Amino acid sequence: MQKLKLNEVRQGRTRCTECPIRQKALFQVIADEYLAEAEQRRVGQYRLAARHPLYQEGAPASMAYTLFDGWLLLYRTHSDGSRQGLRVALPGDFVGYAALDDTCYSHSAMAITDITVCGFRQADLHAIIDHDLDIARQITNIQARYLAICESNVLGLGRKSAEQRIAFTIAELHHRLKALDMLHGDGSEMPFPLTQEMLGELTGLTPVHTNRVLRKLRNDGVLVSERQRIVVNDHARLVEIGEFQPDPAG
Amino acid sequence: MQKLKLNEVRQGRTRCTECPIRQKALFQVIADEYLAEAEQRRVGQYRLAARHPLYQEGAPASMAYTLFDGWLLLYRTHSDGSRQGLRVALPGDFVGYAALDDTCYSHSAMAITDITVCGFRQADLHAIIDHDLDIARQITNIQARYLAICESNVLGLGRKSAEQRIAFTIAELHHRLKALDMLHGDGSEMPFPLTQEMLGELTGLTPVHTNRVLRKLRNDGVLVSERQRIVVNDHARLVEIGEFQPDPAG
DNA sequence: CGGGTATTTGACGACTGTCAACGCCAGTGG
DNA sequence: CCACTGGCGTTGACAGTCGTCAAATACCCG
Repeated sequence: MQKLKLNEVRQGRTRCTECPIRQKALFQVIADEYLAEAEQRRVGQYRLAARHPLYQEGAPASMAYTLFDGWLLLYRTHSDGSRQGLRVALPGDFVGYAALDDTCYSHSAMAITDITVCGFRQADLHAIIDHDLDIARQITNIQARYLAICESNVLGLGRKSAEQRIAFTIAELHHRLKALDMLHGDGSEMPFPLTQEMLGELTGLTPVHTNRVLRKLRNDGVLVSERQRIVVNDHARLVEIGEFQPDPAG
Repeated sequence: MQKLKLNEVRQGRTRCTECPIRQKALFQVIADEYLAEAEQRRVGQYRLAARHPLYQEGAPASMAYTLFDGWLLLYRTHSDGSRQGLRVALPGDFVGYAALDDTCYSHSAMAITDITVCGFRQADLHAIIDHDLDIARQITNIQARYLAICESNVLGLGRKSAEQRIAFTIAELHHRLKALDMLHGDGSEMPFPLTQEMLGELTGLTPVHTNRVLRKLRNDGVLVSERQRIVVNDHARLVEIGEFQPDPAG
C-alpha cells in the first residue's frame, strides 16, 4: 500500500457554476445559496488527481464537499492497515459533513478517478443551517440516507456471502449510474474505475477472492468485467443474487 | 425463530417524570421541553415485556423513543430470516428517529429485557426541531454518533476476526455500562441479558461459533460468561483483543 | 522496451458455518 | 414434590467459504 501525498495536488479553482453536473446535484440547493459568498470566502471548486486523498479520518473536519465530477471512495482504516470501504460517492453526492464543530472525520475519502469537488467550510455550513430550515432538512436527509446505506452494509457484511455482496455492490452502482445517466451503450455497460482491490475493500474481501467471485459471475454469464468497465449481461440475475432493492437501501 | 406478538403487551402509562434515569438521559433536553405537552398529546411512557418488538423495519415510522430502562436490540432482517444486529440501546439512548415525514423504519427494535420507553410522535419532533435550534443540534448529534457507530460496525464486520468482534462488543458494552453506573461489584462484573444468539447477531456469527469464541475467551482467562452476567477478569486484554477505543467509536 | 501495477490462477490452510446431540436450567402443571 | 417441557448453552465431527502465499500473466505509461 503506497503512501499517498496529501492534498498537494489541488489545482485550479474555478466557479462552481461552470460544472455541468450541478443541475443534478443532490446538494444543489446549498450550492445555489452559497454561490454568492463562495468567492469571497475562498471556498470553491477543487480538482484532485486519482488515488489522492480528499480528507483523512482523525484529521479535523474543516471542510465538507459536494462531488461534482468523478468517483470517490469513502473508507475506514483498520489497525493492521487494511481498509474497509464504506461507500462510493458519485457526482452529486455530499461528503465529509460533520455535525459538530471541532470534530474529526470519522472516515477517509480517496479519489478513485480524477475528481472535481466544491468545498464548504463546516463552520459556514453550520451557520447556514441555523438560518435556513430547508437546507437544514436537506442535510439531515442526506445524513439519514447515508445512515440507511451504512445499515445495509452492516447487514450485508454480517449475513451475505461474498458473491451476494459483490453482486449487490455492482447492482447498486449500476442503479445509481443509471439515475445519473452515466451508463453507456444500451444501458448494460457501465464505467467501472474501481480496481478489484477497491471492490474487495467495499465488500470485506481480499483482492484474490474478489477476483474469484468475479470469475464465477463471468462464467455464469451474469456480467463481463474488464478494466474500467463492466457489462451487465443478466441484470435480473445480478439483482437477484445481490438481493438488491432500489429504494429502501438508498 | 418464534413469532413474537405485536405491541399488545404495552401496559400502563405514567408520567415521564417518574423515571429516575431521566436525569442521565442523553435526550433529557427534549424530555424536558416536551414534558408540558406530553400528557395532552397522549404521548407518554410505555412498558414493554422482554422479547417483544418496539417497532419493525418497513413499518411507517410514527414514533421515536427514549429508552428509560432496560436493554433494547436494534437489528435488521435478512431475506433468509436471519437477523443482523446493529446496536444495543441502553437507558438514555434515543432510537427510532426518522428524519423525514412518511418514512418507514430502516431497522427493527426488540426488547432484550423488560423495558420502559418514553414515546414521541415523529411529526411533533419535527415541529419541535423547526422551532428549537438546540434540540435540532442535539438530535443531529445523536444521529451523527449513531452513524459513527454504524461505520465502526462496518469496519469490524469487514475486517475483524470473530474473536475481535466479540471482544469489541463486550468491551463497548462494558464501557457504556460503566458510564451509566450499571456495573456490579468491583466494576468487573456486568449484567448481560443478551443470549449468545443475540451476541452472534450483533457480531455476524452463528450462535454455535459465538459459543466457541466465548469458550476461548473463558479458557484464556479474559472473562467469565454466565447466563445474564459476564465478569471481565482481564480488561486490558479484552480491550486489546477487540481493539476497542472509547472515544471515536462512540 | 522496461518497470510498475493490476489481474489471474493454483495449492493449501484457517476460520467459520452446518448438523446433530446432549445437558442444564427455569417455569409449569399435575 | 416431581415429571415434563421448552429454551438456551455446550460440544464434536464435518464441510465449505474465504484468506494466504506464491507465481505467472496482462496491462498501462513513460
